[in-house]
Amino acid sequence: MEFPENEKRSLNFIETIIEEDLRNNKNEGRIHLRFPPEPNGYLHIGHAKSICLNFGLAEDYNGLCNLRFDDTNPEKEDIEYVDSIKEDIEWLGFKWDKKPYYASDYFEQLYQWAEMLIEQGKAYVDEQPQELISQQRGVPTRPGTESPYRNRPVAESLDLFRRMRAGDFKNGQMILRAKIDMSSPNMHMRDPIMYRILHQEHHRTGNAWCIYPMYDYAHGQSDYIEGITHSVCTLEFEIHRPLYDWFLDQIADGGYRPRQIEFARLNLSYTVMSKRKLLELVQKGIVVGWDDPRMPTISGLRRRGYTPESLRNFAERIGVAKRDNVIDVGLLEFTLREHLNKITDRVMVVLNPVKVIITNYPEGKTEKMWLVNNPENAESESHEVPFGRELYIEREDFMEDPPKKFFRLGPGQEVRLKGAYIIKCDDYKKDENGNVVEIYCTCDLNSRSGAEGAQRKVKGTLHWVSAEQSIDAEVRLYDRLFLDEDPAGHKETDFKEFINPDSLQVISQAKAEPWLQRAQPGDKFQFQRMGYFCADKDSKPGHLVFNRTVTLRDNWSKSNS
RNA sequence: UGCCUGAUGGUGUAACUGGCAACACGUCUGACUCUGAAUCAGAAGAGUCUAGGUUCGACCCCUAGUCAGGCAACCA
Repeated sequence: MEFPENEKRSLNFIETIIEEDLRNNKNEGRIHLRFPPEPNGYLHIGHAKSICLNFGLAEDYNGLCNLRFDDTNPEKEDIEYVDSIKEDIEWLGFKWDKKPYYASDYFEQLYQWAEMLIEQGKAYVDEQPQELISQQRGVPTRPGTESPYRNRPVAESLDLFRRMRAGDFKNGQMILRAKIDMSSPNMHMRDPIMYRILHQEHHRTGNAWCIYPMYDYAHGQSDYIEGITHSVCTLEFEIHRPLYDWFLDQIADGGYRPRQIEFARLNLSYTVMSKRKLLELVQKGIVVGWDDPRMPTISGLRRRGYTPESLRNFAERIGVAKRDNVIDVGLLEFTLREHLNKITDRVMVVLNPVKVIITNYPEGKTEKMWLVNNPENAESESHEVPFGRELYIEREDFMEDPPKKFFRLGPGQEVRLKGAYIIKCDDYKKDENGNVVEIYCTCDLNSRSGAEGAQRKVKGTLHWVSAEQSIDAEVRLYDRLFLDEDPAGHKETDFKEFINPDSLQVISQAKAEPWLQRAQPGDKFQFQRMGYFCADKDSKPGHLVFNRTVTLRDNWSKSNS
């Protein structure tokens, strides 16, 4: 362990199990986990929790973690998802052991074990229609009834099973079932299905197979093949555990044995997490794709401007337990800001510009101001920001008739321009519609940043940009996608009813300082006083596009509302 | 009416397996500030689902309840 002995750190329940196994030298002291996504969709932040857990445990205990694709259902799976999943895991900063593994690599072994079970009288081919089988399964409170094919001769089942593989039957005509207990109080033990016929091309095995193993049969055996010691999954598989163990009992030799451990999945307030709902948002065009910056997918968060560090830190802070939980999105935003604050360069961008004219500043004159890139970083360099007679400031930083605690610009009020001069508002001009179009100020020429005259206390500091030398940028202001804390939690109301109509606001002509011209897609900045922003992949030379990742904390507007 | 699991401030996670409930986010003060950010200092907020029991002592052990989630796909 990386923690010094005197520094007591509390363990979560999985770490407790692992440390106990280590003490008992279980599985010869090996620690081997796995992350087993089904390649049928994009990974979301809930998966990120699981990824951080599994790979993180492997790192902490000097073990290994496999990436294994649970690709046993070719009807839903695709190579596109395989690629995106690998990309997301690598982006999060984790390395899987050796190559990615696939359950489909074990199809032959799984098949052989299935034949073995048939020969031992522990599995049989059933040829009843689906409806009948599910009917016979019974209900949780009442035992099921046995299939008439349950005790057919071994040789018959074996022959049928081989013909299933050979393609002699249509989809649904035959299935292979484990012979366990039709009266078990656990529905999963009532002769669960091991194999079904699927005449369907598989993205990796092509047309080599027309029968595919079910999850319950494939998963534990795959764990066994790979030498997994701790098979961590979410709570809904808890009831599958007896079956996981039953299948293992058939092949384990008594020495090594993997163990399934379940934990509570992540729920986030103001967010939907189910693949089905996320897919619906994409298909109905409510968002622009799986990587829409409003999506809780890893690709969406990445495009939004989240950093892997912030996500890993988030996963660390939420902990792991077995009770249902709902994490406040605010915590996610906290870990995001925490990291972005440390790493981003500060720039000035005026989102909603209004012109300021400094009447006592010479026409045509330009000065170069220097602003520190990141005051949080002692080694940070500075960059140049042009200043001139005509500037833009944020429209909301001026009020014709400001309230007492308005530390910004208003008639007669003084304000500091970040990194430049202190100015005072003398007058302003409105258009025929009553909108302020120009603000006239005088500037204290002795107050240039760094000079003696700059030492005065001034209540407010504004960001600004040169009217002449600023560049245009498109800025996409994202807000949470849902207005309700638990959009999927209302039985009577569809989750889409809670969609925030203002989750995206596009500003086509924000005014940015020229230094930002160099921004490349993915680059992150703090727009001074406005929030953290990230250059979008739509950004091109000459047409900058920025996504608002998250606003700055804002106690002022909070206390004013 | 069955089976599995869970229950600790607003939220999440702890409490060395029995020694008078801690940490983080959030909230509220105040300081500082050329970002109403960050930073710093401080405060409020639970007596651990309920009722019994064991014990000098219970969040922790026992009993009985209550409430919540999950389980009846040829999905994973």
